[in-house]
Amino acid sequence: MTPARGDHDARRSDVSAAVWRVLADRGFGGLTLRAVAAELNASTGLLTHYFPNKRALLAYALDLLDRHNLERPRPAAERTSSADGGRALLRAVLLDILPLTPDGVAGNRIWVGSWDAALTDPELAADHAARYRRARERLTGLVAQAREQGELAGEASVEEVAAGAQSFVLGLVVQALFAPDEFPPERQVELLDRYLDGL
Amino acid sequence: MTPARGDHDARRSDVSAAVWRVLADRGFGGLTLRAVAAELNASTGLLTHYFPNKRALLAYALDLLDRHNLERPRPAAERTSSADGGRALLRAVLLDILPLTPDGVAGNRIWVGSWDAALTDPELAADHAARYRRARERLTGLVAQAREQGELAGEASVEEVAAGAQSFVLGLVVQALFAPDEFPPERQVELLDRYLDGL
DNA sequence: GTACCTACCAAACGTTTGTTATGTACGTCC
DNA sequence: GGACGTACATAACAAACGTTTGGTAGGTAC
Repeated sequence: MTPARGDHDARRSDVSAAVWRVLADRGFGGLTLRAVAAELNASTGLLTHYFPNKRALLAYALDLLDRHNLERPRPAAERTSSADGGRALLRAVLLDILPLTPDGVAGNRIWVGSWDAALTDPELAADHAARYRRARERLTGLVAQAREQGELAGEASVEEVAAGAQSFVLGLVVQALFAPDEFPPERQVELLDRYLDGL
Repeated sequence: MTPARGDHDARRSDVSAAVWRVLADRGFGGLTLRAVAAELNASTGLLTHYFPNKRALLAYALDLLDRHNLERPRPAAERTSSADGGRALLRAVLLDILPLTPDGVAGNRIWVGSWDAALTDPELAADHAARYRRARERLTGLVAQAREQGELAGEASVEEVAAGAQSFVLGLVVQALFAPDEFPPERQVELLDRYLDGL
């Protein structure tokens, strides 16, 4: 649990995991150093040892969350074999964004919550804009692949299709977070599939 | 500018307009009573005269913003004459949600910013959920009308189409706020039209 | 004129917050 | 063993915040 002494990065990761838990539970308005320290059964002195200030602590935690999202095992995508085409990959990646699992809910809660701070802080805003641009580029590649394989029709450019798909899932995230009973996982999946059918 | 003495409601509206300006400029993390009072060239005593506490001040301002959105002149919808069908009305209402004008940007900035607080506060969350449910119901009615008039095809239920459309525009709002240069108004409109063509 | 109400102002209060300063304990190296 | 660095804890500090308190001014009714 507690990293070996001297394992600086592991300690920073532990702090970030505590930040995520506080964010998912209390939102950005509830993110205080004391709350994060309490989550670790530690004092704020621990936090200030590893991060120069609150802003750096938050930026690192968001960056790490993003990297974890990008690098972690992909339940949806893993069920997509390499024999499947671009459309199935596209579907899997979009499914992976949705809050279909408790972890998915928590992660999305943090990202949606981050938008208020990000829309005010130019650095955070730039990070977010870059993050979503990269996501659109990934989707664009998958759309292009599906197009080549004859799995997606349409006249719109692959960039427009990707931007539209990202819009759809981001908005569905928001709706599902606010109305989980009305947007259970099965309905989210069905809405996405209907959307893909319209492409 | 300053309402007649005794015009209690007008004064509360003035306060709310100041709250909106602070929210649009500084986000929810920057919403302090001192900031709102400064926006009015007044003291916080004025605010506490009209609202029992900060929470009531915010709730009222969000409610009033919603009501203003619902009641204000509709540039997009007004260009839709009654001879137009449900599809045109649906399009107009969806266009009206998008941040296509400076006011639209400001309003959406406030709503997107409100999500962090709302996802933590059960009362705010319930307000938001009800608000978005009502919006889906309105969209559902328009989809049904367009269906009857043969303007929209498809096999999905009108509720699913409405939920999908709301997802699309909410997500497009987020993307446009974070990347206004990549999502200028014309592109937003085009993306929406492409989306409607896929229904 | 007096009493009461409304509309604010200014200051104080109590609490919370991020940050800084100081200290102890432990491990490593010479 | 001493010096140094790392890893925290604790306490204090300064600032900010929402709320409360006490006050003045103006308007209205009797």
